[in-house]
Amino acid sequence: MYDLLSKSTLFHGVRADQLSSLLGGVNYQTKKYQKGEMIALRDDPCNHLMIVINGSVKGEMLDFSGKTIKIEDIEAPRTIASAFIFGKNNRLPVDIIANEDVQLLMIPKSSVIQLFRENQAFLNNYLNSISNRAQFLSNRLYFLSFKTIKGKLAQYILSLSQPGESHVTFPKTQQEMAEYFGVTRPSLARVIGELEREGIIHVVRKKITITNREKLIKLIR
Amino acid sequence: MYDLLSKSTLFHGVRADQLSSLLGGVNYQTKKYQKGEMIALRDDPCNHLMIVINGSVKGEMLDFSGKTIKIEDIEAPRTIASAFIFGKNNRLPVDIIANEDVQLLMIPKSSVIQLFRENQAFLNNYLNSISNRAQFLSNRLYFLSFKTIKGKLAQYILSLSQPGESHVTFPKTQQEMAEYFGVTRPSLARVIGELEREGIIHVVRKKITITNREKLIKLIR
DNA sequence: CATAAAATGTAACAAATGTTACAAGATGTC
DNA sequence: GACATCTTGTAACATTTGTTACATTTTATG
Repeated sequence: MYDLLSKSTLFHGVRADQLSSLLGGVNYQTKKYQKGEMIALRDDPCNHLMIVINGSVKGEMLDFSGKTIKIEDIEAPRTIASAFIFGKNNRLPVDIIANEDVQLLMIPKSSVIQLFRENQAFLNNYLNSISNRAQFLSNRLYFLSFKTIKGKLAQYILSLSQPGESHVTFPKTQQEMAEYFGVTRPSLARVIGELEREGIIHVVRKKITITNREKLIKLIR
Repeated sequence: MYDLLSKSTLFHGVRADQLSSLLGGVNYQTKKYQKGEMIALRDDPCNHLMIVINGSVKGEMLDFSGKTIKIEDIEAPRTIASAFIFGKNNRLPVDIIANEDVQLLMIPKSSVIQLFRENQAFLNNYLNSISNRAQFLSNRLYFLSFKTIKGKLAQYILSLSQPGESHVTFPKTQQEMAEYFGVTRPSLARVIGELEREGIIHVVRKKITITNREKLIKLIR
């Protein structure tokens, strides 16, 4: 277990043998859940740090109409909801369900705080983890603030392109890009076609050539 | 200064006299900026914790077309970008500009880490602060995931309403709600009117009565 | 109370996006 | 190479949202 944990984001830089003595000093449990079992409910107070040791879990949300929406998969050795142990409303935003037979390491909040004191790397990793999450979400919101598909596409292409380079390769399929943009696939394809007809880009499957960077930039607002 | 700081989120629970000796042990500077002055540039590495002691600053973003967009105002005694000192890409996502004559407390990252070790409340406050930020952003993204104005409005009204209570009061003007939804004001007004005509809600200015909760719930997806 | 400013209701029209369906091109597998 | 599957291109039409403009109501201010 320690070998695996020392590969996880939170214990990065802590050697397996250090880990054993570190964890020896605090309370923790490992728990097993079977495939499909409910691990935690949305709005449960989140008093434990939960690390997936093996297997994978998913976060699901119930909307008012009762439909479930999968939010994300979390695979070993990742951490569940590290941003929800602290904070004003320390409750899970999602239901957590086992995708398969899974083993979790659960460390109570008080022990997490103790680990912060005892191991600088752990504290640092933890801060990085929440900060990365906030940065990721912040980027995502910024991207979604572009209202039109053209605007999003222009921003997307420009953010992929190196300053002096007019060739860009889409790292996703159109379907994935459409999901990332929050639009439908045919709509995205149409807009790509429009940009091509307007002489702004040249497209061959995933290979893009920017033929008029100024016009592309103007599309952003 | 200490009086003011002990009222700030990050030093909540630390008495002014404690604060003086706490800060005495670490490096920090106070800096003054005049109205309109640029405090930090987007993509500057963020190596200092910055707390607004008096006055206010704004975060602005430059898009590719060079237009500036105001992101938010930060007033004393709040903290600037606490989620950007740590994390993979510890760079500011925005330009920081003084709204008026302003005084900032700047604590280098290494001293922040030292403060974590010396004062449990400060560490706790810091974790709460970045966790709150992540939770706020996460909520915002969830809300924006509702595609239509009707869906957003239904989600918004339902999230405001107490379980057994059919009366709700909008806490914002239509203009503010429209901005929060990311749509234009007339479009929002139109949708409110539609829901009323469909017999789902009854509206008198900011006072809403839910007359058909089931239909409202169905609108969400 | 008078007035200006802000907020709201509404309509006609334009623009953007979604929906659905189908064809054709790529890609992997046996 | 033949086949199934994934991916892309495209079109017609429906729906949603934005734009602009104006009238009306509410709220704030002197």
